[in-house]
Amino acid sequence: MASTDVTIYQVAEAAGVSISTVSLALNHPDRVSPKTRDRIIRVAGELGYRSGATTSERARRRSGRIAVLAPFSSYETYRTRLVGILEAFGPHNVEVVVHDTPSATESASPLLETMPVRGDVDGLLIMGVPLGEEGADRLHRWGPPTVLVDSLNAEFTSVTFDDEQAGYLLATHLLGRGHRSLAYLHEPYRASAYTSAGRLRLDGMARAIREAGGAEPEIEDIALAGNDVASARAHAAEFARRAERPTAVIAHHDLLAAGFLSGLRAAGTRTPDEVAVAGFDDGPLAEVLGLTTVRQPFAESGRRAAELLRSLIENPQQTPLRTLLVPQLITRETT
Amino acid sequence: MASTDVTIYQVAEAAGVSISTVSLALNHPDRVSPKTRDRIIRVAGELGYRSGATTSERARRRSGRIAVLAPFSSYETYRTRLVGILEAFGPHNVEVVVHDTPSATESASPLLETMPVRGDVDGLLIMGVPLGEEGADRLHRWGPPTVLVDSLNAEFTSVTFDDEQAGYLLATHLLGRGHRSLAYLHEPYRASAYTSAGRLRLDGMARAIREAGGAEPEIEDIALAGNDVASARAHAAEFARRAERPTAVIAHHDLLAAGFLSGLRAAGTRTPDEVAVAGFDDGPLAEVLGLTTVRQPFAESGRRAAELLRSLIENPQQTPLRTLLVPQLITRETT
DNA sequence: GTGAAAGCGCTAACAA
DNA sequence: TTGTTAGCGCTTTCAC
Repeated sequence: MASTDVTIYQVAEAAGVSISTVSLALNHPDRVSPKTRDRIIRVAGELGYRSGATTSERARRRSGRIAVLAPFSSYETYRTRLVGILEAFGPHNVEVVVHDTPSATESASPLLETMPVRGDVDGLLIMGVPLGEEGADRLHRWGPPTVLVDSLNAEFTSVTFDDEQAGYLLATHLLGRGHRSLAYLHEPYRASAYTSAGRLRLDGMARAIREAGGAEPEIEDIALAGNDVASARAHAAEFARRAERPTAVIAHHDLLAAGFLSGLRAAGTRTPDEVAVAGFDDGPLAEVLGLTTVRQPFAESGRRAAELLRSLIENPQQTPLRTLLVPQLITRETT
Repeated sequence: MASTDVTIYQVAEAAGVSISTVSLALNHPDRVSPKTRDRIIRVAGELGYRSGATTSERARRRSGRIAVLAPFSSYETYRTRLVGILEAFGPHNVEVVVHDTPSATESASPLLETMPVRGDVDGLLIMGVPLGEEGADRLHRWGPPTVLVDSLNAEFTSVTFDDEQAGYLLATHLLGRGHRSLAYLHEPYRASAYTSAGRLRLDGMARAIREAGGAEPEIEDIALAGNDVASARAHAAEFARRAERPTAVIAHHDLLAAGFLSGLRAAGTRTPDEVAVAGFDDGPLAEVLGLTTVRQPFAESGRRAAELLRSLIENPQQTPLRTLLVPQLITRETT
């Protein structure tokens, strides 16, 4: 049962005017005499009238609503970005509808072919989900203005993080500390597809090694059993027992770094003396643990994307724009 | 510009049928011959038709949409609960609209008097925001089915956490460890109002002390300068220097406990030997730090609330129901 | 300044 | 099985 029980008809009747006057009083207050308007407003208040936007949207040709698609359940970071989005749209009286998606690593094919998003939104924000060829096409032809976060497509405006540079920064830092063999720790890739961020970071690290005059870039790739603290900790125990091992471990995000760190500690391996550990994100976890990491401006990326979308909604004809967020190295005690 | 440019009229024309057949094919596929249906679906696809729910809602008398109100930007826990909500509603094809609210401690008066929520939702989920007298009244009279999370009201179905019992459990544990003087560490209360959870926990702790035959319940109340790691850490430094001090510190949530912990460590004060530290929530932070804490089933509380709301939407006449989530003590190394 | 009336796109009786 | 048609609640011309 939609809760819009009170209609303008009822308000009109109670106020002794016609429905159009009520509508006018509500939408174009200046076109109604102050006296009538005040009476209508008062009556509407008493009756508990609340514009069932549902219907108004039709005439207005705008829903005042955007949809956000992201793997919210899989990654906390997308929830953090959501905050930035809410901050950007809230004040403008735009509703934000959230849709959870399976994460890219969990879903086999470039998904989004079948979007569960209703048509009645003014804009779309797609985060952390690669756009398939066909999906991009459909979206481009029939979709509302759309902004991509964490994925790229020539047809769409996007906000991404400079992962290559982030990897470069971190590796450069570690090389400077004398490390020569690195490892990259990450969640399991279920789909062969999309590993973009990790790939780019590895590229950046390789670049750092080359620039440092290192011979063959030597970066061990470690896929964990799961994307959580426990998996990282478990692997650390194993890692600690190895005779030969990298001297620095870079985790795909702070949580994994934290788990690895605690696993090392449990095994009696010292940080950073024996093994250096770094992460990505710079959340509270990193701050508390003294973890060297690369800061990602999550809330800001959300806000930025939201603002781009707002502008795109105002003027849908804009050419696609790519925004690249600059990484910031945060050096602490673990490296 | 709403993106619903293609109407069923166009689809109908292109498919050579009437609009009602299109509507039927889309909503009650079984009532249309497979052949016609397939053709319609295909044409609709080609044209890029997407049901502008906007209009359908009217006839259906349901919007297929609920709104969630919570201090998302202030507390991560509400974002976590959102995941549970999405899980509960997603499969049922219900849109979830999120609204950020100032947190209860930041807003002077019991807010919610002026809800920014549109009328066209089938249900409302209000988390972490106390319902003012008047607000409850309005909501009850004119609002959609509503479920409260983390706050109570006789008129509404609610899901809350048993904070009193949580405090009791934690204090009992600490008393058992020989502690006699406790401190409760929390964010600053900006508003004199709503401190409910903290108050209840203190009550529970006091009960534990009384039951243990302790004389006067002795719990020091510490209000930090901010609700973050840095504030907790800063206070820990001060705390470490005190001549007389409680031997156990209970933080309002893990983040504060973590900050306090790291502050103590920096000051050379050992845990748990000199000072025991415990938190609330049991997020990854607690797991990594080995923090004793009380687990709060966040995602589940969201899911539970969502399910109650679903049922309430189906049958709005149900009498209000109170669900109390049971706390679970997680004992680790910091106590 | 206000009212009458024509849609907005769609669903659901009801007819055919 | 399919088409016709009366609304759903509201906005917006266009008269008055």
